[in-house]
Amino acid sequence: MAVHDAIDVLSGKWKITIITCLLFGPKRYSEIMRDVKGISGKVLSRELREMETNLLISRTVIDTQPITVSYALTEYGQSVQPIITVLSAWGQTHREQISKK
Amino acid sequence: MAVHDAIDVLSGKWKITIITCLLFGPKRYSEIMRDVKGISGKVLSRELREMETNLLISRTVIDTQPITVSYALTEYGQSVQPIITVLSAWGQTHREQISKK
DNA sequence: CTGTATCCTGATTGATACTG
DNA sequence: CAGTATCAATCAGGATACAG
Repeated sequence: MAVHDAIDVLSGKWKITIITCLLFGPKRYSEIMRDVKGISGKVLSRELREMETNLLISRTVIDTQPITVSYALTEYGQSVQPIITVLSAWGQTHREQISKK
Repeated sequence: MAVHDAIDVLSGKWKITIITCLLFGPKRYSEIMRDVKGISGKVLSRELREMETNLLISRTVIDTQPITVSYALTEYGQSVQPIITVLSAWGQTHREQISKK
């Protein structure tokens, strides 16, 4: 089922957050680290590599001293924005629903 | 962030599949067990209880001999259908994207 | 039929220290 | 700055047996 392709690619505790963070433009490793609160370096680099493999983001080494690396959403990566929007809207409803109890 | 409320409620390996399965109408425990291939009894009952707590499904005991239990999506539970649709559409695109490599 | 209890295993995560 | 290596801890999930 196609749903699971999406879930596999987007699941994990951080991918959606990382994508959301990159929606505002390219960021460097340390910037993402700062914005995505609570993630460890190891996990961040693994998530980034997976997302690069899945063509969601691009990785560009900028040859300064010391080097910096820029991560950006690909056009394809930007296509998950609707998903985030829908999830966000639904999550909002969920909060209301639960608070009725 | 609201996105995470949605993710928390819908995450886990099976919830989306269970919801999809219930989209076609109420089902009994053993029917869900049969339709959702690969799930264990323990995990199924835990997922169902969580979803009941989150008001996604309702649980009705039918007092036959032996007893049966009917699970149905609440109106609220049905509201996740758009999410499934979006995920499914995106998952389809994803498959195409990956196969280009 | 509809579950619960127990035990087990592999995957995920995180803290810390370290490298180029 | 941008990672990787290592180790320890946690946890989700599964098999099986059993109970109401």
